[in-house]
Amino acid sequence: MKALIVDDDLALADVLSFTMRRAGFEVITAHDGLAALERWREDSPDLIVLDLNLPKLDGNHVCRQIRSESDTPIIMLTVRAEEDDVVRGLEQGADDYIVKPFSPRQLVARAEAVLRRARAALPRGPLAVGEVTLEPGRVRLRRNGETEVPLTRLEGRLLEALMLNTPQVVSSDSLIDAIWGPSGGDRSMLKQLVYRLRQKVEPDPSDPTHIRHVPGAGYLFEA
Amino acid sequence: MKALIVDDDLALADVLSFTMRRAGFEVITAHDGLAALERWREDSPDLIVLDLNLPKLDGNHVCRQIRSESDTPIIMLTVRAEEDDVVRGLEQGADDYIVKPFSPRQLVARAEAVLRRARAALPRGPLAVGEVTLEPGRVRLRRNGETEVPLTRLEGRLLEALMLNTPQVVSSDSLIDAIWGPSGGDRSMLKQLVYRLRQKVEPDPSDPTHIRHVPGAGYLFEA
DNA sequence: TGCGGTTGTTACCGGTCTGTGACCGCCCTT
DNA sequence: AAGGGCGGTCACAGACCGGTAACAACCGCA
Repeated sequence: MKALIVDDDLALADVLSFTMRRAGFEVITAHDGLAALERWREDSPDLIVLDLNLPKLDGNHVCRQIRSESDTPIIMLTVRAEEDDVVRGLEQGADDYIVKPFSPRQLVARAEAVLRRARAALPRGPLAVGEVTLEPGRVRLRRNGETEVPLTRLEGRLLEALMLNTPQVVSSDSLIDAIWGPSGGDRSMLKQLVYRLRQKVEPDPSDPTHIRHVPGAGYLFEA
Repeated sequence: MKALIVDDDLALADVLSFTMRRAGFEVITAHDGLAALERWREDSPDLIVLDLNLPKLDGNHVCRQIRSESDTPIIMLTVRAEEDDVVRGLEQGADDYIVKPFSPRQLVARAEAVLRRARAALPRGPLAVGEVTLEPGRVRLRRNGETEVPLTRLEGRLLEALMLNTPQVVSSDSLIDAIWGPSGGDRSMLKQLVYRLRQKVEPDPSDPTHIRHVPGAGYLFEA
């Protein structure tokens, strides 16, 4: 399990590294935002501990950037307990946050919790079923010729959830959970999202062949 | 849907009960840890709302105990936003937590989300008995040749309830509970539903062989 | 600040599902 | 033999659901 620790306070970064290594993690460090992105791209860690205040590139920005390309779990570190920071952090896709000062035990506990949650989530990588190939952020469609369509974050999650279970029916509830997380979405949101995804993926959106509805059960993906 | 509410603050417990009843739950309450475990064992609720601070037996302890024996969804209530509490709670297997004070709407929303997750987690694979195979949203019938008939939500639940208990008789009341939930259906609705299901599943609906009626007892499914 | 893209909300339409009431016939009791 | 309870059958209307669409809210970015 590889963890990337990003903090410009060298002393603190050392403490964190030590703590995480003791907990069995392999640790990489970075001390500014740009380096963080670089390390992330090169070493593809399983978990990122990210300070909010960073030179060169702000923690929020780093978080957004990473989140736009992957779901690597991120734990934010913040000095202030300002509600606003926390809320914004979580909105940007951080999986958890810790307010300084904090105990090593707490960091480890959170790291493990976040990883547990992430593991429950879905494996990554290109996912091909029939003429449809899902890659992070877009689909490739092979019918006569080859098209590439960009997908939004939610559309991607929906398609992934469906393709991973093909050709089984996935219940609306499971889908809602997979896309918006617990206490997140509702049926009308799902309905709308399905509609939008079909517009992009179906040869004839008004007569869907890939994303089929099974009354009383849910949706399924078919080649 | 039965909810167990555990809080030693009687006034708050009342408010919670009222809220949950309004949302359609049947509510049981307990005011200390020991009583909570007892109520849980006897009434087997579908959901538990558990305060952290309890007399006699601490909320954490109750949570661990329950988790070691079952997967009943648990929502923790905590006064402080203390991170430690939350982390420990989740580590012990709570499914969600709410920090007091909170709005009734929020409690209901989380309760429903947690239940949805629990329901989605159940393995709902194909269920085969004799020449009849039940899949999400449809039945497959193997008599000379193979037919596939779509089922509605309620029809599916009825058939599932019957097939899961084959070849035992299931009482009308249990069926009503399984299909409409408590405080849901009545006999005439069940009667009607049986009729509709037979139309789809029986070779000769006017002389049922699979879905049989046992006077004074209920229905049973036979191959 | 305004822009474009993404997401949530609401409304509407058409089809299906389902609750309801009515009627029939059977069986059991009286 | 009459009557009542129960299950089976049927028709119907309102509820519900999914697909479609337009709009509002929001966010990151220029």
